Amino acid sequence: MTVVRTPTRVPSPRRREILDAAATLFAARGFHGVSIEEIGGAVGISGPALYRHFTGKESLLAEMLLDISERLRTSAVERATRAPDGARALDALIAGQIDFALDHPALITVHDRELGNVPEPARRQIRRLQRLYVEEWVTVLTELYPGARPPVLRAATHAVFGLLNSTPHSAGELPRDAMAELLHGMARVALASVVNER
Amino acid sequence: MTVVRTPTRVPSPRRREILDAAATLFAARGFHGVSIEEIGGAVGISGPALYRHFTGKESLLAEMLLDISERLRTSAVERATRAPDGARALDALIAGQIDFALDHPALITVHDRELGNVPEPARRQIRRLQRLYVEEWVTVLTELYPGARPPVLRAATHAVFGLLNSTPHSAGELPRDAMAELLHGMARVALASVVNER
DNA sequence: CCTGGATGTTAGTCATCATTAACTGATTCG
DNA sequence: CGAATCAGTTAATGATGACTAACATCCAGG
Repeated sequence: MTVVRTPTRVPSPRRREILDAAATLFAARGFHGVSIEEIGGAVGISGPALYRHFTGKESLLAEMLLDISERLRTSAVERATRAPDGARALDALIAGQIDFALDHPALITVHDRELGNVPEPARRQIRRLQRLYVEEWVTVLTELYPGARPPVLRAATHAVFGLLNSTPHSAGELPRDAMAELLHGMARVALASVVNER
Repeated sequence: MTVVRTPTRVPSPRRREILDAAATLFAARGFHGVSIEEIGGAVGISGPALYRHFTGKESLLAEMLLDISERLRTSAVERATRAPDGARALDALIAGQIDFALDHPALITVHDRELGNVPEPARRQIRRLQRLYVEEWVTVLTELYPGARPPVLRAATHAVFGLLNSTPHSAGELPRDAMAELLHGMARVALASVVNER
């Protein structure tokens, strides 16, 4: 009945504001732990006014995850194709993920926590984008390490995501640049090590 | 008024059963996304019967996280002290974390998702155990790489936890043993790389 | 001017849910 | 035997929360 439409391509500033506030709240207490009233309150309007911008709480979450997945993937494609060689492409992917994780910790947190709460039509689409993002990494890695088998590279990629996305857990241990460098080095050698795996 | 008591040292099989079922549910939809009724249903009893075993939903969660944190930490201490040298100690810590993550994906998921929903008296205690667990790693790493500064080692440890705990996200990509080996290798070289960090 | 859309507001409504109450059947053990 | 404790049950209760309705304001453009 309800036609599945790709999210409005005119992201009004209000929508963004709401999505940002909701992300912070969801990251702290989870989707079901946050009320519509609270989300509204976080942007100065109250409760049901949100329904002027989103058709419901779930669709708000869906749009949030969809947006994150799209940003990650398109940024990855751009960076990878711009790079002059495989090694540089990998570095660009790593740097992109690190920047995103450090700049938007709440989005990263929600992104890998709340997929289970997205209703079905949108969930499939988000998964598709996530898969494409992983495959972007696998493609670059395959060029760089032709010996490694794709399932191994996929598993290693997921592991590196876990490593890079860990920053919300170790907030403030190190200044941002030092943290970025540290993570970049760890990710690079961790990926290089899979070459030696059978 | 309610005296904070360390969790009953006689873990009745019923309690464990309930905690296990609840962990699976919490991992899938989050603490607030699961009802008492559902948790009861998952173990064949219905709803309010849970109050014969736990004083409330939150205390159930608290006990769950407390138990996980304790198991991780005591296992780490045991393994580290048993090891003949620093390198072996680190390998033992890595292997322990991998085994736990692969054997209990739901517990791992809940452990780093739901701390924000634990009420205050217990939350502090859980954090304390988590801190001790991290410090166990930092101690071993310091012995192994005397040059590195503790904040860097702490950040690197958190990153490696993210790497090792990523398995719930990449379920079934690889057979268990291959996955364990892959993660172990990645973690080892990632940690070794911090030596070169300023 | 005045009409209509965009954006809010407050006051319901209806479900769901955590928790409590009151009651029942076993099993233990004195 | 009998009393108590254990582990359940079903039926309230009281909050909370998502969503809807009805109503207000503020422009923009004809």
